[in-house]
Amino acid sequence: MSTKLPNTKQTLVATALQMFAERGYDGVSIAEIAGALGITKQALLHHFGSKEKLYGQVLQELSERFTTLMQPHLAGQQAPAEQYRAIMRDLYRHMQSHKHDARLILRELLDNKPRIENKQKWYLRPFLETLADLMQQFSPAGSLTKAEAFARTYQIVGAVNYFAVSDPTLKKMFGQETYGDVEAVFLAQLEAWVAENVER
Amino acid sequence: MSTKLPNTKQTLVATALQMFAERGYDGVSIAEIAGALGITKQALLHHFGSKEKLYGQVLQELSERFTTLMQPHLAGQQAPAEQYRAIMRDLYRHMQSHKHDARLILRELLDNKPRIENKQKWYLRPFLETLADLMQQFSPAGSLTKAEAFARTYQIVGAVNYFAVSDPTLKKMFGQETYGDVEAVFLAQLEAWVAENVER
DNA sequence: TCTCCGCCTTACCGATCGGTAAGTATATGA
DNA sequence: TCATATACTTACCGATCGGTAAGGCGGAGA
Repeated sequence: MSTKLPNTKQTLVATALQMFAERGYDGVSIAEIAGALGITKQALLHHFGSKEKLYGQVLQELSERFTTLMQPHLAGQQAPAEQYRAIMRDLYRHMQSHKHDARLILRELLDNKPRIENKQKWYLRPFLETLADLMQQFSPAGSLTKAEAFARTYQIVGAVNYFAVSDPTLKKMFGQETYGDVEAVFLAQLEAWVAENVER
Repeated sequence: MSTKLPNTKQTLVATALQMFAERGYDGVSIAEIAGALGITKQALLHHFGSKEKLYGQVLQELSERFTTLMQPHLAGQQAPAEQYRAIMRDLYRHMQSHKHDARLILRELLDNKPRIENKQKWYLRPFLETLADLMQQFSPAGSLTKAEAFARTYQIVGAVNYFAVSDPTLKKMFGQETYGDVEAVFLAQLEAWVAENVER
């Protein structure tokens, strides 16, 4: 039946993700999240056990989004360089249309002190390592250590996130014109960056 | 007299800055800040009136640090291109030795929604605009609009901050070696970026 | 028909939040 | 000598925090 809105677990997590991204873990109460979902705080706690666990699910969801984003390109028959380029293009588009994801990533970079100890569980690690492996494949044999490939990828992904998050500040502070210029400069730089590693 | 530690207003603000940078505005209570300073919450409130006003003082302090950082270079007799290069070098060194400043800047980028309306008061605006003006001066006449110069500067400064903030995550996640590689890649990119605008 | 289970409710809990009120100790200046 | 201002103190406040306890309720299976 479910004549009312489904409110699947997926919906709950997605809404929580947006709110955590917008105002941070400590800036949002579980009562507010529940309110936005039209349920009570206790109903939300019933599903997830605690605020920490809900946040864990949110990070899990975030991680899966990037795995999903990569998947079709990795499964395809393109050359590694083309796969890398296509994934970066998709990542840029994703971050532009899902700016909450970029915000949450930067927040985690700032707030992950308590979670950072579980080295294996860092939600972005598989994504970044897959990309770094790709880069190593298409770079001239032996010219890049894995760490160097990781470093370059890390920097590019960081720039994409940083730019996506800057949007409201730039727009409100300087108007659409300056934002357009920053976007142009950023896109040129992004292309140059990828090209620099891909074409040689 | 003052046999005990001075605890000047400057000290109070500097300590608050570090704590806000570390855990965010909502993540720190004024009682905790006061505790770290060895005074009571009410004594802290006595000096600043409210948590919001204390945070305002922190942003003010942050802004002044960058004005101070620029000042000697702007007052000197170097060519604009050299001034720009020197300020960026100083900025990098400052962010590496005051990572709390970088953290707070990125936090503000995420959390400034409530404060963003006061366009004139954005704490980083004077710093970025001065740098953008410098860049326009040394670029070939008419080749860069003010907005374009601002965009490039904004991106470089953002990368410096992003890198400074990444430090604990990279070190704990991948060890000193990968961090060293990221640092090398980042520094090369930073130099290339500045050179790209300065030498032509 | 009875029982159980997932889902949600109301009613609470102690702790902590930012902030106020009122009084005290000390130093300063008239 | 007295008034004033600064720098605190203790004692509170109502609101909200995350979380617990216990029970209602509808549907599915035995």
